[in-house]
Amino acid sequence: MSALSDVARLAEVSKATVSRALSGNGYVSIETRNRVVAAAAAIGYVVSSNASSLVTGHTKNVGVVIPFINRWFFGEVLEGIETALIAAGYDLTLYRLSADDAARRRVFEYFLVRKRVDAVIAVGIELTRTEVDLLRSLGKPIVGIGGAVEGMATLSIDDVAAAELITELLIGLGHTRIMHVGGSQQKQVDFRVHSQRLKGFTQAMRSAGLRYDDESFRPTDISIEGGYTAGLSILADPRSRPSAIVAGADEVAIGIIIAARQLGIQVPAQLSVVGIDGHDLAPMFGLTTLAQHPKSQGTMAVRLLLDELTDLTEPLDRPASNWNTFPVSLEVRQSTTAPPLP
Amino acid sequence: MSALSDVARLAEVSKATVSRALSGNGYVSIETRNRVVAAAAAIGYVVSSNASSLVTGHTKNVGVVIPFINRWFFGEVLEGIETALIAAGYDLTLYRLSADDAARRRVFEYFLVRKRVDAVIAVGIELTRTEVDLLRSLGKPIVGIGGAVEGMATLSIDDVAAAELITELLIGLGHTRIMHVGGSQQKQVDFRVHSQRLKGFTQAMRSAGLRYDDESFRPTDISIEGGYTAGLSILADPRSRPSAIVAGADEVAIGIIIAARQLGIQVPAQLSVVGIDGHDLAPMFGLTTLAQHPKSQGTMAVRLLLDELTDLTEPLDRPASNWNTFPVSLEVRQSTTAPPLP
DNA sequence: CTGCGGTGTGGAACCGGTTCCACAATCATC
DNA sequence: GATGATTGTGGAACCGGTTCCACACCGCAG
Repeated sequence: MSALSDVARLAEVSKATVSRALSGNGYVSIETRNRVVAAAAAIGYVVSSNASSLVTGHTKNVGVVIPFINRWFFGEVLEGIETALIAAGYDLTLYRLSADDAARRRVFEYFLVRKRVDAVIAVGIELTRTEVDLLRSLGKPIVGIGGAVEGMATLSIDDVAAAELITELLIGLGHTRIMHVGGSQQKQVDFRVHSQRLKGFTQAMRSAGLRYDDESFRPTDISIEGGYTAGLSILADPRSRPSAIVAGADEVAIGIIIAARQLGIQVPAQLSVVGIDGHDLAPMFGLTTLAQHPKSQGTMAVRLLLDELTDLTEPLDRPASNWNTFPVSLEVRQSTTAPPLP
Repeated sequence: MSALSDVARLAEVSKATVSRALSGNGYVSIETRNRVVAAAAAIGYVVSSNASSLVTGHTKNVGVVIPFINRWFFGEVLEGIETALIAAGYDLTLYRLSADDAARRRVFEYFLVRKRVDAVIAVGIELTRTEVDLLRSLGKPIVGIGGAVEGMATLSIDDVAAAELITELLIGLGHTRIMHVGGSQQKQVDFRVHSQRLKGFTQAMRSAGLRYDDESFRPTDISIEGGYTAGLSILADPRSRPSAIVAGADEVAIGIIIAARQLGIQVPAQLSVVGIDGHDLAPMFGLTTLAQHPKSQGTMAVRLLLDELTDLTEPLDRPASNWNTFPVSLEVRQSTTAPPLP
């Protein structure tokens, strides 16, 4: 409704002075400023961010591309990002990216390009070289969480090490027949993370000289249902049953525990289960897990981005491909113990 | 980078013609249009939505305020909204609204007002009269999902009827000692829904002439953990144990089932449990529930909003406070049966 | 042949701010 | 007292589109 010129008229100053008074850039005497502020308040004036963006070139808005919303890790990250952005006075525009290629291109070539966002946070998505180049050519900083690609700053835990560590915990307890139930290695949006975890698992097994074959890995959906279904099928036959399972994510681990309980298999007496992530439900299920902290990953991503946005004096010719590894913490609970005697 | 005037120069026409050719408003000969489109493609031109919004007054952007992200119902709704908005060429700006009053005011008085959003969807939030008026005075349509207030269009299931129905199912099976474990009645962002469900429960109990007292309702967090904790405490004492529980949400019901299993209480032989929502995990736990379809509620909200946005010839003087009740479906599974013989 | 409605196009104003530049006043410095 | 730096303010250009208006051309009815 009310525009800057209305404020100017009311305060009896020029538009330029109003702009300076309200934005805090440039010289304005204290009395003038007060008069302007009062006038603005009187008519309920709020800057039009459109008009402002048009001339300044930045929008105070960050685009977030994310493949899932209703999955624990992603929801947590999103929450962390949202909180941090709002606190910094930024808006968050959300784009859920499915595996659908057409939709994905649309987001990149239509939505993200229209000078609407200052920067992009990509969560759990492996961006293509082209996508990154497109964004960079527009001068938009990108930071990734989880999946990544060279040419952009990335935050994530070291998934290989995480899986390795949690597997070693089982090995250390004396387990030898260990299975990995994790994310499908098919091309998926969040493919990378789970192939890394699989890699960590196999490395640990190989280092310990334990048998590892096709049967040792079972792909599944990353969800409680996925783990449950896989669990039922794996645990059905007592002879082929492993003594321990490394789940690719806590949801999967929880599903497996539920399946085990249902089949009357004691956890951990007959079956040890470990997960990765530090899911909210882990304590409730007594799940031993390697916890990460997705919320603070979100916060940190925002901080990185804002730094880059304000440091934009030197126009992003910097290394740019720095990989920040996030800390994890081992949370040992009641789902792990030494293997049953044969 | 490239602006409309660049396209104009390349295609050897005026800016006005480029605008018409690309937006499809006004007369442009087919040859000219082709030339313009080709020129635009050649230099990778994309309209600046800022500039465009500045003059047209609308932004093709919808603000969504929502209290939780990582809770099933809210995540689903958000997904539905996102999909529908993107499909319609709209952006979605996300504001998570905590109970924190200051933050809430900030969102309303600062973020939502800056001519950045064309409309607002409020999910599970009881907006105050002031908030609604503020938005309406700016000519921004609002639609609510779940919590609502007069003066705005709202979508939700009939929570009273839902709770009543599912309670009656238990009563019909012969249960008489029924408890309700549900959302706290303290002032919370999504308070309304759960007070409605409690009301439906009490109504059903009263209608059936069953005893209902303070002990019959147990407030809890709406989460699996919340249900689990409440479940452990309720089910601990065999003498005071109810024969059936109506959970205020499926998460809670699932938590209760897990608690029951852990205590060695057979569901449904010794304890029937029902929920409301139709959570993804309900089938896995054999949970009998009254299912709603949050994703399509999101979609529907978007449709309503877009209708209002395009019909804006008559500037929203219409009834405006229409309450659309959403369909639910009863999904009977294995968590319910007749009460055990005394 | 004149007049009129439908097409097609360009010029220019405008949306609502920000910022460069010019100018004035004040104050400290030499 | 002249010089120059600091502070305060207004005018005007500009960001990148959209749209009103004027004008030209066309075909067709009277």
